[in-house]
Amino acid sequence: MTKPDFARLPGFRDFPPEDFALRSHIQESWRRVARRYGFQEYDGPPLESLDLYVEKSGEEIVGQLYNFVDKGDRPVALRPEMTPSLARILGERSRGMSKPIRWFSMPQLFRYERQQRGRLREHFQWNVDIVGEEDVSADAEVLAVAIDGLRELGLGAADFAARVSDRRLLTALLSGAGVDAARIPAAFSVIDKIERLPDEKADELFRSEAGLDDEGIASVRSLLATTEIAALHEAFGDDAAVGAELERLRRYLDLLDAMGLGDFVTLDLRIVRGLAYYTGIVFELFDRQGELRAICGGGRYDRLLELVGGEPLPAVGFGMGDVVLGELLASRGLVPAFEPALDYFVVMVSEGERPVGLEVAHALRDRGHSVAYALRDQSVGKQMKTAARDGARSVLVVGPDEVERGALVLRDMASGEERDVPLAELL
RNA sequence: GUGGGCGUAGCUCAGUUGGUCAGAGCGCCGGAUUGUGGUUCCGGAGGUCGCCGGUUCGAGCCCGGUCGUCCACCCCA
Repeated sequence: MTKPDFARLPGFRDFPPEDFALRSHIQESWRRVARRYGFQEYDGPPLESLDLYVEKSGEEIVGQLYNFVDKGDRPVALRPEMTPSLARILGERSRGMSKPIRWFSMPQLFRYERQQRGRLREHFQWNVDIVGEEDVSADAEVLAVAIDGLRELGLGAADFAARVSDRRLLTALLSGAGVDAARIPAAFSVIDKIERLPDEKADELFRSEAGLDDEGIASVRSLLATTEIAALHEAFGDDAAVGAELERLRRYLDLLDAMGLGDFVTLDLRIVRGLAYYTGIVFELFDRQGELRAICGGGRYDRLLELVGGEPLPAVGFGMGDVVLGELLASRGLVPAFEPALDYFVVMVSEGERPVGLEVAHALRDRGHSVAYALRDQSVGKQMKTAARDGARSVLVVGPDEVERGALVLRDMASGEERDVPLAELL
């Protein structure tokens, strides 16, 4: 076994080529889709000031941060999410930028947690944000990017769906059900956990944390079970505040329908998202079979930029991690096979031909072809074996005979056919 | 942070009630084939059986601890 001293840190991954291939497949798909929607790529430092996370996400997150004090006595942390960095970066420069700002990034994020399936101490996360637009069309645009990111990888409406909700709507509904304004956050917290709690336990929390009576609990439970805007309208639309929020959410869903993405979206008021900074529409993407953790989560965070000291700007975005997504792709057979590939492998019959072989190899490389050859004197059979193993599409053989007649033998590895190619054509 | 299942070659695993138990397949390297591949055959390298300690005449096998890993809880980007 490996010496413990040199073992990989728990929760961190190595990416040998066969694993790097999947990471690259995912990231290239993300990048294509983001650009298709007109987003520009950015990045920030992996290490940030600890305060950036404490002040914005709350003290409780510190327990899960990879943080330490650096040699300059600064409390620092490896970034656990990208949004605070984005807010900081835009805080410094958004005033001079035209809005809305459409930015995306694929940072490696870190969190000090016990690892288990779908959850490591680092992962790559696709972050897509629109800053400076408060209209729901921005919310719809962002969710469309997330959905298309998964479609780009071969996943369809049978594989995953978005569950969407709106904190403003939920706030209005909860107020209508008798929850005090001060206890709304506590009620959100209970709702966030409701799928993992037994009914009695949840009811108890609704009473103790949110101050609901039996009637209020029944009312909240009924609205959480509702998945149609129309039904909510019928049941709670008399409340003017609720009505206005419903109208906005209806428009959001209509916009996604217009894009042809309606099959991917379901209303689910149980989605509130854990982070404190969300202010409006929130959503999560789940696999339909419910075997995995959420693939993606996001929503509107209209106050964050000013909280970090920037220009007050509305914003909406999401984060999608590569770990759970990789598992979903694997379970659906959507991980592309890893196959090495080379355009050419140059076989040198003896050391005497190495100079010519190198000249040809380099000329081909200059023209953009991938070319490899044996790095030491080996039998032709051995070199052919290596060429086949490395996925060479063609082999160029150069030996004394070829040098003599000024032409190399070009072998097509798939068909086995061989023909002469004049040396002059290769250089 | 809590509880539980696992931990034997690079990989997947076999190892009977503790006494040739350190093995197989695949992979890797070399050869058969000193100018031609993916097959086949032959050979080789590679493991202090995660680590430390204990019980025993003797432990891969039993016990304790520890580390790693997986699962559940907690928490959630």
